Amino acid sequence: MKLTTKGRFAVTAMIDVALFNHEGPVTLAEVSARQKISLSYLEQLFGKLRRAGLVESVRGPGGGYNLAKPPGTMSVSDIIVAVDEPIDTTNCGGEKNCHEDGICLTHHLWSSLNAHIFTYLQGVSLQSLVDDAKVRRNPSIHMVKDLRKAVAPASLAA
Amino acid sequence: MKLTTKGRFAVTAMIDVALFNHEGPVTLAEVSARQKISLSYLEQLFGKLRRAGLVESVRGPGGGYNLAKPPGTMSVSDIIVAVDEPIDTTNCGGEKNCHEDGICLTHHLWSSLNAHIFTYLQGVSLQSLVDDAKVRRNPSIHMVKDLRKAVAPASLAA
DNA sequence: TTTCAGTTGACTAAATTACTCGGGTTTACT
DNA sequence: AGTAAACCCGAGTAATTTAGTCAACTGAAA
Repeated sequence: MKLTTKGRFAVTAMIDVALFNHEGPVTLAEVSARQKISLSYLEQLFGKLRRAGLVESVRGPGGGYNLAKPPGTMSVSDIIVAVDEPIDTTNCGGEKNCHEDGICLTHHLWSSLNAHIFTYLQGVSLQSLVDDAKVRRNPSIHMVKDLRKAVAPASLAA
Repeated sequence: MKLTTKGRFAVTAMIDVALFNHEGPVTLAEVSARQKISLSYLEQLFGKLRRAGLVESVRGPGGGYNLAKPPGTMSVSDIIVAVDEPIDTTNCGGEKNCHEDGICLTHHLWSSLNAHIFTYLQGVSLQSLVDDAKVRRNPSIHMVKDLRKAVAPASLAA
């Protein structure tokens, strides 16, 4: 699980699509304008998101992207995994031969942390982020405190 | 909280010092040889660790580094913060003006994740890593499963 | 007074990230 | 048919960050 701005852009863009996907597909040009992300970069990201099965594309005029499944069934970890090819923080590539006598001193620590981060992001659904964004547009609704919400089993299988 | 190999090297080196600090200071040359980390790089890292109050230096022949306090009172987060100047994952530098209309869509998510990671690493003491390393040298002792151990209040104040 | 070992800061090389660019292809509309 | 909207794709590049080097210095011990 790598955490870069690429993953952050992808999550932001997915929220945008979810927010504006009520009728018809959302074009990248719109997302680009609203979220201030370069169009070419978005194309790159959405290519990966599509191949990962998170969005569906509609080509030609009037086309754009739709969410491929309900936002309640997609987690942040799904999105990040889709765009950021995985890196493992354990410094030894999952191999256990990272140090001459057995595994390196910190192997357990980093793989444990990795799992921890992944689990956390897996517990945050796209839906919960969308809800949060809507609340902020309409501050009369009270603030959501904890982002973690139930995620449908489908995304946990990923 | 940035997570790079620099922080990982620092944690590894600190474990090494803790392991060999029973009698007299540990030289960087030893650490370098045992952990296969370049001496010059270690010098850089230990400069920061010293300034952060995690180790003490003894100059001259027979010198080296000692832990500045008991390993049970130092957490992994202390070490990483000392060497990796903090970066925040929120993409807007803590400012809340990251997007034209209020704060960016994912601000809450990343700051929440940040806190989560930090808390986790704060709960892992250097002592627990040292114990883990000793166990691995003597496999007759049964494996430690969960790295999280109690950390003395001192490090929580940091 | 030599030598060991830490101290410092500037510098460089390698790797990664964050993009851009230029050309495709598909489809709707006229 | 022709045009234009939109996605599609891979190569290339600029910027940043990371990882590591180098050289000169300071203090302490033998």
